[in-house]
Amino acid sequence: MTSGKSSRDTEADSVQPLTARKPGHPVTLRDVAELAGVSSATVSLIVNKKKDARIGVETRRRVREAINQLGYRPNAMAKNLVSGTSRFIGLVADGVATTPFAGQIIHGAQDEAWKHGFVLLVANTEGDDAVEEDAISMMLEHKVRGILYSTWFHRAAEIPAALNETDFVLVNCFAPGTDAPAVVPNEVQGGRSATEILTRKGHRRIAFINATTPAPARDGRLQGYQQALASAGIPFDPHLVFDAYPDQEGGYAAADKLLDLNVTAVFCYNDRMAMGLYDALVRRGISVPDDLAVVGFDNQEVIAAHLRPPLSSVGLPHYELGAAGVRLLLGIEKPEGYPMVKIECPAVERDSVASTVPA
Amino acid sequence: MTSGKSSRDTEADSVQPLTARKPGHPVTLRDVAELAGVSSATVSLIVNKKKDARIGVETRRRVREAINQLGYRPNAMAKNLVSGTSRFIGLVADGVATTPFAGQIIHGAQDEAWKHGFVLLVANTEGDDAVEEDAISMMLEHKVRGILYSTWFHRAAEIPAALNETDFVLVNCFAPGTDAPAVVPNEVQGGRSATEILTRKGHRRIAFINATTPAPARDGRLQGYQQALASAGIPFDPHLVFDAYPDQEGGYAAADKLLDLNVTAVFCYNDRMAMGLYDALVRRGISVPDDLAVVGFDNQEVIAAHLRPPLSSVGLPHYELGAAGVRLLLGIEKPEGYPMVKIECPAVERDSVASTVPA
DNA sequence: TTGAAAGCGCTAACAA
DNA sequence: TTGTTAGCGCTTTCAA
Repeated sequence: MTSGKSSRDTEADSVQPLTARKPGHPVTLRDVAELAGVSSATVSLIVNKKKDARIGVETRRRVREAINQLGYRPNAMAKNLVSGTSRFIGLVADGVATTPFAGQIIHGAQDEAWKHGFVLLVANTEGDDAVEEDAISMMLEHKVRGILYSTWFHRAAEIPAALNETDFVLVNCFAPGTDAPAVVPNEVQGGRSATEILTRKGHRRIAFINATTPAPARDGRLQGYQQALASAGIPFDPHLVFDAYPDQEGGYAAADKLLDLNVTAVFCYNDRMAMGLYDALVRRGISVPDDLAVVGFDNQEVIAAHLRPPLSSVGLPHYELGAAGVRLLLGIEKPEGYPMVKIECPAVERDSVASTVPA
Repeated sequence: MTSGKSSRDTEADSVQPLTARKPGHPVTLRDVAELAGVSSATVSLIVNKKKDARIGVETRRRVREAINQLGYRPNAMAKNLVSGTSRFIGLVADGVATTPFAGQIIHGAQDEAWKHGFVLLVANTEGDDAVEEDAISMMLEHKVRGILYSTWFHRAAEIPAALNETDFVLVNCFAPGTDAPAVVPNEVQGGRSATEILTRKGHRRIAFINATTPAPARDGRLQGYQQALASAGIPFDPHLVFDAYPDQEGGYAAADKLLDLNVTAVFCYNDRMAMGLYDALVRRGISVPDDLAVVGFDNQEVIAAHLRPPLSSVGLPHYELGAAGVRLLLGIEKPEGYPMVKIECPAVERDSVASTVPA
């Protein structure tokens, strides 16, 4: 009735404030032990809820009380020192510079780590090798459980030497010619899913505006596009594929070339391109999806969900990338494809594709 | 020469690889000392580059060599345990859910912390109070130097009790009725700057589409709008201000109401609204900026920089918020307004405002 | 059921 | 110029 781990006063009128431990000396296990009149070992057992240790109910009560009165907090450093390991996972990122959504990698990693009792130590290298080395050193010195090495766009990467001193997983990147575990988006499936949104509705002349910039995404999505056509029995026509710079301006500028192709649908390399294309179409009085169906990529919420009409797209699974990275690192799962794990890019259908094919 | 606790052979032909310390026992200060034939204290002095300590040049050389051979890394836990403090700064965020750019708070905090030799411990609470409490506990147990408590949009917040056990700074939020240090965007100045982009070009009939959602941003930007009008000698006309839901749909729907107002310019509560408005204008054959000048807010790169024409906007200083939060926490600066520090929202002019006023 | 004591890897007096 | 020693706060045998 009296105690419990409750976070309120335990008895009497004025007890120690549980908060405000800021000033003075930090409360240690020994302080608690003294107050409770037991040894510090006993307190340790109680704090850590050791199942086997049989502690007298009265002792336990007194210790609990002392803990509350003193506002005791275990010192994680001391614990870690003893155990030789920490509950840290390091995440080094090469910069969140351009793309807003890559922060979701951090988010996913953090959530998953937390779920398993780990905390994220984050470092942003902004692509600077020296910073990167320092960051990894620092993590190593903190005896992290392992390191997630992530990039803001899907690409090949070199593994910094120091990474080999601990467990690590590459996230959103991969190291060709090595067997380093890596988690990357499944670009091929993504390209296929995007195209299938269109083939499923009966489209047969489907253009693909690819990026001018070389990247796994560029190759993968094209491959996926071809796969989708193939399985729909549509012959691949290279004339329907052309490149543009992967942003709004690129999409806008691509409109003329696209319209010459006489297609009923188009798959754009990304949402930004699609956004530019929309704009060009509106100015020409061409209606989406009635005159032309459009599918994007990235599923960038702020764009795709709010264009008029809302844009069908395929998402990059950044959150999942981070989360899966942590699971790989902790050895919780060894998914198909290990050490090269591909995460599905989910398709999201919106009104930019009608249920019927334009005439 | 023969033994050593090292986990590899010590002599023989093959020298120690400097990397790959993964397996076996970690190398300690003592291992280095033994190999170098000195005491661990000496090694400590050398590792920490103590200026005063005079170490023999030959000793120093031997120790250096031993360090390299063994691939020694100091154990941060042990260091921290001795010193009683860590080089951690905690950052608890209430979720990066909707807004992509709020991740910049983490980014800014991380960079600034790093600059001063600190590392960020991040936790995402997703608005869950229990998680929040756990997160703060965990940080306290790691003896963080202090905690940054941040929200993904500018708002009033309640201070979790446990925060009082350490130094803390509120970031992007504030606690009314307390003197808790807080760093927030200067919404009033932001609204003023946005409006001034227009008044400077000679616009005198300027509409303001505010948000329907109550928030410091809503009140502050309106106030800034009024200030800008006042200093341009333009009487405030309440008819020129109305509300809309702060997204693309809201902006799109606001077009008709706006056009009835017979204004030459409009300041939108945010870029998403402006994006929707653009769309509505294009469909009516109204040209930006020739028929109507438009200014947004948030300076959301992916939108503002790539609309057609590119949108003038005012940025939310998320990165700076995080960085300034760290500086406040570490006591590096005590800016004007402390404990309530307002960070400037920078105006970015683009082509959505012409150099001359529409007829 | 509880206590005593050793030690995790490092730093900081104080000696030598 | 360098070594010895005593902890930092905690966990963990091993005794009692």
